Amino acid sequence: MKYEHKILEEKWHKKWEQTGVFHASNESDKEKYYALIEFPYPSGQGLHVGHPRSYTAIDIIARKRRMQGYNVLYPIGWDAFGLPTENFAIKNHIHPKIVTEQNIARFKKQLISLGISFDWSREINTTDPEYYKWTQWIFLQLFQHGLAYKKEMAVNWCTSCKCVLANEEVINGGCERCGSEVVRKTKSQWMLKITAYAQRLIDDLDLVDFPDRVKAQQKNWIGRSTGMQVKFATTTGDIVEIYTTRPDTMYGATYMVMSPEHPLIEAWKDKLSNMDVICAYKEEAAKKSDFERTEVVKEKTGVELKGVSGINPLTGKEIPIFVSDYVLVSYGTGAIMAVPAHDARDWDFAKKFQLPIIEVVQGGNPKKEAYTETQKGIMVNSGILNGLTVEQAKKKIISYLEEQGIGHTKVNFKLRDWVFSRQRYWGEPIPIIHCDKCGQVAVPENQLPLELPDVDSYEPTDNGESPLAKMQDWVNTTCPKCGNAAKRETDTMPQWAGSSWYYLRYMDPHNSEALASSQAMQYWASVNWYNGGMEHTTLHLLYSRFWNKFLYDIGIVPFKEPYAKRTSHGMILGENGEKMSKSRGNVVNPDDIIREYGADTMRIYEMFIGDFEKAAPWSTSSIKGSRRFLERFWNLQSIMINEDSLRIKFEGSFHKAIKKISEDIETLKFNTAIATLMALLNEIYDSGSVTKGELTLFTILLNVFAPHICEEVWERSNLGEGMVCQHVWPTYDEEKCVDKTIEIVVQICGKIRSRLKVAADIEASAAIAAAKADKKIALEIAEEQIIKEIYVPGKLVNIVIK
RNA sequence: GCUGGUAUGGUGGAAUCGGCAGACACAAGGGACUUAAAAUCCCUCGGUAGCAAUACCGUGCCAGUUCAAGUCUGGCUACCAGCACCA
Repeated sequence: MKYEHKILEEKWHKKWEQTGVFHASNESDKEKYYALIEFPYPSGQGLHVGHPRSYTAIDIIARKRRMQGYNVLYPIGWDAFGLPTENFAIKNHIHPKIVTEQNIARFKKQLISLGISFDWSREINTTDPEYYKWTQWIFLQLFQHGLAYKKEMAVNWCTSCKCVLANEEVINGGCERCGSEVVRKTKSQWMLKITAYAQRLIDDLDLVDFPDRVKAQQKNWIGRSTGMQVKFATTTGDIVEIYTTRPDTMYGATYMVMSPEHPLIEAWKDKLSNMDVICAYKEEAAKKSDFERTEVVKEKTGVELKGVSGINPLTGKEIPIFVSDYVLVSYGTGAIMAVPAHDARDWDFAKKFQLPIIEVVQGGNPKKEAYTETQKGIMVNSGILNGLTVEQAKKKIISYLEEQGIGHTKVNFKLRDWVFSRQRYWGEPIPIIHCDKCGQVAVPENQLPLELPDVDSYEPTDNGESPLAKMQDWVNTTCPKCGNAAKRETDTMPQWAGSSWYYLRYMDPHNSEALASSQAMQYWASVNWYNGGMEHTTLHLLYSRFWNKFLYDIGIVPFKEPYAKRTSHGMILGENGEKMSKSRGNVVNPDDIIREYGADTMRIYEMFIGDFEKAAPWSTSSIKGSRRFLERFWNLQSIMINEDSLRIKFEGSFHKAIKKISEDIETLKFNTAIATLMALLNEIYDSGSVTKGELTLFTILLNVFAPHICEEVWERSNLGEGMVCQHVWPTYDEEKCVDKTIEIVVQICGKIRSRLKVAADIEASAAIAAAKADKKIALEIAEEQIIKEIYVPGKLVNIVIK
């Protein structure tokens, strides 16, 4: 009776599919549970060993919940639009649709081979017109509510993908996907007004159970800051509004800086004596990429505006105005007051241009560096603020400036609107028609889905237009409003569109009347547990929270937040501790592992590898330990004795194991849950036999981790009705988890000197007496003066001597 | 620079509230079985000293609190991730 993983795993995949045990029902009396993993992008490389880490973890949760009596929805689908597929299609002259189909077929086979308990009857695909019909429908809702708009603006342009990128997709000045250089380009782009939701995206983090690091990262990205907008007069009689978070330091403002794009500079062109130099500087700045402009290490540059000065509203003094690219036009008012004594950037600039540095908060040495501490330090050289703390000064100056009518408090966010168009083929067409008379007109709902036309060439164009622009038959249409000739929008949506609402479609995937019925959304709302990668924190996770909130506002979705609980798995690294990649040659193919060791071993290994939330290097030798464990479990069948009960000597161990495993699964400590099972198995092995009752209980516990082998053992040894996965999750008896006699440690001054076996419920005085009676202890304390005696119940006695 | 995190044997990692550091594995070494190998089973496995019982040292570094610190406090160092001229 050999453990033949290949045969038995395939057998159970078929059985699960035939019986439909993992299908969720929209009509059930049971309590619902919605478990979700990030649906994969079906890339040409096939499944990565990182995928099963997340899928298996949530599979364990889903399987446990079913056994606990819940109606569980654990769905799967394909996030299939995107550039790699399109690039592959171009290179190999195959339609992206075909490439997608092939990739999905491979992924599906791989996922099935892992034995994840997905409900395959709800499989979705973002590139299916029946799916993207609703992606387009949501876009039209955004458009009709003024949250989708087209704007001429400077965008991030990937030189290799020949396509614009959202701010979230630019990593260190490079493309998130291909790493190529990203440059600035002015283009007319569709934008989504995510900034309208900035505050709520922060506030509603209080409603959800996300890891702190995820919440912190989202808050960071949204970047809320409270400051003041203050009007500075100029010698030309104009007003320059500046934004500052440190109004308390205003007496120390010795100059001002405007960003090169600030409109007042153009307006002043006749008054500026050095306009030629300024124009040259502006041109220079415009040429730079965002990355170059925001590089911190570089030296500050700038030009003084000769002929115009600002006036510090507190001191009344004239101060010079500079133009410099260290001030960004897109944040605040595009102009600042500079307080070199208390701002590192202003300090650098002031040093270079030899501008006065006036200390207004005591405590630092402004001659050497900017002093930015706000907790200690008293105001000086600051008129009405002298002698106050920074905190007090802030309050006082805010009310003063407000009274004077020259300033008001203002909240600013770093978050920018979401650049939503892409100049590529393989994405959802944006359902808008441009009419000379009517402007931008929505494609009527009854014409959705607006399907991607078949094109001969999907090559991105060098002029920055979508390949769709070449399809004259498709582009030329009539205006739905006036009937005149009009042109279709040729840009497509970014990959993030389809994934921004997919969790809703799973609730009711075959609905042709709505994205999902309101009953279905009511029943399944919201996702109970969502696991995914940290890399999506400021992309997919933020975007889908935004769409959900919008759909909630217009009455489509009945809940404010899509995901009640989010967890994040660590990456699986290559054997050398580096990120797995083809170029590093350290990629492990899950197919190879499954072929050699079986899916159950793969699952056990990936759950045992270490802390679920941390990165872990792959180890080919360690995986053998997981296989050995399953072999030993398999071999229990040959030493089984036909007796239904648990033997007394194992009662405690089993009850403790149920408790530990039940708790560990909930807190993502799969590694220690498996360690508990290993220890329990070792204990049983040492006794030389296992009762049927013990094997039954062990199989139920192991089943969520290694389902195939457990079903097989369950069936062969005739352990119970139906399949293990349909069995009830066991409960434990708290009383049986407690040992009757325990070993306690006896310490002298905190150093271990002896061990004692005592009754678990021993009184403190009796424990101490027993400790003192111990031969070794008695000898050591005989001559000594005892200062203190401590008994920690169930743990130790500590005798402190002089 | 800011935010979040991490640091424990040869390796991956355990260790509720401060209470036996190293669970569970991997690797390594030794042994049994075997003609042999693989597989399996048994033993050893943080360091130093010792025949041994045992003693001392040991959780990145330096202090502190405590009967007792991997765990708490203060101060560092290194690394990982995210953000970064956001005023």
